[in-house]
Amino acid sequence: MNASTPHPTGPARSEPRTADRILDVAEELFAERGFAGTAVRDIATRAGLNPASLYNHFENKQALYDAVVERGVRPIYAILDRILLDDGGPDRDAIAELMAHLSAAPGLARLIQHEALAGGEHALRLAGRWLEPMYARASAALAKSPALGQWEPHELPLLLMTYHHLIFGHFAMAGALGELLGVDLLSPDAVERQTRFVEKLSERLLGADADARRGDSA
Amino acid sequence: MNASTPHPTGPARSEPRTADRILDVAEELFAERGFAGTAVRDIATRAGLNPASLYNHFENKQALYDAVVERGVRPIYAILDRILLDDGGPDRDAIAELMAHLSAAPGLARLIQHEALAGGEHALRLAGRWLEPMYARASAALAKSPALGQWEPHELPLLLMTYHHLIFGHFAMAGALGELLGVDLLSPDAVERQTRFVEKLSERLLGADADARRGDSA
Amino acid sequence: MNASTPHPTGPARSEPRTADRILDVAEELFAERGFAGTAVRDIATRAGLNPASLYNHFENKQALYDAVVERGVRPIYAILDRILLDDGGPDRDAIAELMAHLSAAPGLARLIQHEALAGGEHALRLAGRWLEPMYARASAALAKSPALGQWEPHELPLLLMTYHHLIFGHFAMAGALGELLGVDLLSPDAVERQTRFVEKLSERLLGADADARRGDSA
Amino acid sequence: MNASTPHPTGPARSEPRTADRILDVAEELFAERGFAGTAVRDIATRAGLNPASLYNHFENKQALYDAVVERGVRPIYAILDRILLDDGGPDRDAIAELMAHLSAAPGLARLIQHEALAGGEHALRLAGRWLEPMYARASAALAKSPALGQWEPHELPLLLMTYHHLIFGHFAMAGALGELLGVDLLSPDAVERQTRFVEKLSERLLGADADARRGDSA
DNA sequence: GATGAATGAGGATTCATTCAT
DNA sequence: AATGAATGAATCCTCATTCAT
Repeated sequence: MNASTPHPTGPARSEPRTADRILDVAEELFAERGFAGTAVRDIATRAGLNPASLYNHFENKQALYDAVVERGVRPIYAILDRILLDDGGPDRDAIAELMAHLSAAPGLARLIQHEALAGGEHALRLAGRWLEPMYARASAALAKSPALGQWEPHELPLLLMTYHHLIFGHFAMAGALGELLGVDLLSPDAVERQTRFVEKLSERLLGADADARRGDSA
Repeated sequence: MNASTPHPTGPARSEPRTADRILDVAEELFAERGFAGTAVRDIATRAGLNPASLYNHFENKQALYDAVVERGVRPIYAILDRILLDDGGPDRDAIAELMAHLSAAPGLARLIQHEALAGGEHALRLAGRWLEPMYARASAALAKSPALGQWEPHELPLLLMTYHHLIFGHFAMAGALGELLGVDLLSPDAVERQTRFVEKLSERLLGADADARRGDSA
Repeated sequence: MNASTPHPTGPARSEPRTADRILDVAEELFAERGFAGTAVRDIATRAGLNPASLYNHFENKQALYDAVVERGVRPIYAILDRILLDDGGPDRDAIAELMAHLSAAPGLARLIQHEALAGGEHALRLAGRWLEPMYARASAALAKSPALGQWEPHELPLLLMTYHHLIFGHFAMAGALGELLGVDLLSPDAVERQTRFVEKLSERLLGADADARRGDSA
Repeated sequence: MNASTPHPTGPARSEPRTADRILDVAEELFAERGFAGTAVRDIATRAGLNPASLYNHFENKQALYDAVVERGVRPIYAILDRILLDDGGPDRDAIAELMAHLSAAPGLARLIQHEALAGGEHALRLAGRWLEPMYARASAALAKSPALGQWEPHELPLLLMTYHHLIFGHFAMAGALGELLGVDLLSPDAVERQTRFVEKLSERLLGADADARRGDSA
């Protein structure tokens, strides 16, 4: 998917940009089949390479996987960082921007969910490595919300996770759930709708007048 | 050979019930490592068996996996069915009951998320096989909500998915996110909190007075 | 095939005659797939048994195989023995009788050819065990032929082998060659033809006037 | 991955030519033990390879087997083709040439007999694949024989099969029958004898004066 | 950078066989 | 005599990786 534009920016001319091609294919396959379910050989073949050649670009399968996640996760950090710089800026833009990014990198959300899903010490370490910076930033951004007072401290993690689930979950499961519901959840329209939905929900959770309603529910 | 009916009749005595032991172990490992990442040998060994013996109870790895999911998913259908029988009964109980079930079957939510995450035609078919009955029931249950009028038709799938994400996502990612947030998300306390959180959110989305607030947000 | 008449002689009544059923199935499968290619489980299943039960009747796979060959080969010995008792009796009947027997025991010829085909010490010993008595008798029968004088001593083995090839080969390869030639080589008609053909050839090799022609060809 | 063209161009140098070495060993073992009875591991080991390496040259066991048969069968086609080009040329040379070829390729005849022996749909298809071209050619060659008139049409297949049995059968069973008869049937002497024997028999079946004798025997 | 060939480790599964029931 | 369950050994094959070219 992403692979059709192997040299989006920069002066790189006719160079094959093999590494990027590999990353594109790997993102797609890792997202679809998970780490264990993806064969290095398949990645190489789809990238038009001999498996051995792949090792000229990445030290091993794990390093390739890391590179894929890293490449996909970095822009997310950037987005969240930008929110933090705005003073009291509107979350709304952040959500939309994040969803736009995930919409453009179809495998990324799946990859992250795969990571978060995996247990075991090894996986936990990996999850911490990429999710931690994300959560730190998201947590800081959330802390700036004016209407946060209505939530008790122990509810804050749950709020954070809610965003995680609704945003990453949407894209990660777009394939299966979309077919189930008869909708193409990755279409611009559907993404737009989900964006507005999350924003609406966000308002009801953190919005100004939400404050007034506090206490009824507990 | 055939293992789908390992103990056709007779009430389970005190026997070890090898097939069930295998299912337990398999649920745990599949949940943790996914289908591809789980070695049949590991399942067998942890169940105290020679790998070959496992094939006396299940035809192959895939059949074992299916049996695990099937076993875990059936009670969920039952819970949702019970809601449908209540006339206008409170969803609140349904959510609590569902979360209690998932809390007791530690691997199940992860398994389902693995399923939903996987792409490819094969996986989609499997996802449809188990998620479809769940969504059909959930959809019917949702349709009985009195305050549904405030949502447009195309938003209903998003509502459904929201529940999916918040409920299954919570348990599925409890390991990784819990460590990240410094909370044991599977502790009774945490489950209780998440239950109340989802209920609260449910109220704000579908609750009576939520109706009155409609229009402000759009 | 042979299994349709499980109690040909003797007072055995409604007894299942399991051992015979096993032998019938085994003959069929061993003939079709050879020793190594045949799974004990398949034999048992086709005989309506659990593989374990088979071991109540035969000590192991090899013993079963031996029993199959033994059962099939014994009548052949008998036929050849009968020829030896006749003084100067016509080979013609022997050939016809032998071919009739093989025609009725469809797997036997294949089995014997499998045996003869297999190399290795193990197989050679087996081949010797069953083929040797056959060849001893056939050799003795051949020695009684009046027109044998036209063949030199070292050609006698070749004559023997010729009969072997033409008789056993015919039935053993009836499947493949028959399909190739568009003929059902096992049909009564075809067997009749091959019988006459072998007899004709036999005449030209051993017949009375063949004697007169000796010398031209050498 | 693809191994059907392991050395597309270039004249074979002094390289060990792994693929050929594998083919040699495989021919030997398949001939001796049949397809099912031969372990890939044994082939690899005898060829001085790790079993996994074998898969760099042949896609799987069946493909290797096919390659072995193909390699051995091609020259036979060539021999038969050459006969067809000669106008009325002497079969005698054909028989001698064929027997010389089989004498040099020790496993080939056994392999072909294994093929012809195997039943089942799968095997029949394979048998057709290799035997059919052979029989087509042999049939055409036979049709050129001047003294064919003495045989009725339905006897022609039997004539063909006679050659098959006497030629391939001889080499295929040289091991077992040779030991039985106390002769080394593969020795140059023995092959020479069998060649002359088949030629003599061929004369008596198709020779000029055989024509004169027609009628007596029917 | 690319590749064909090689490999040790491990993958799922089948096999013949045993044994308690 | 029959069977379900168990097992060690062996099956074919795939995997990630290396290395000489």
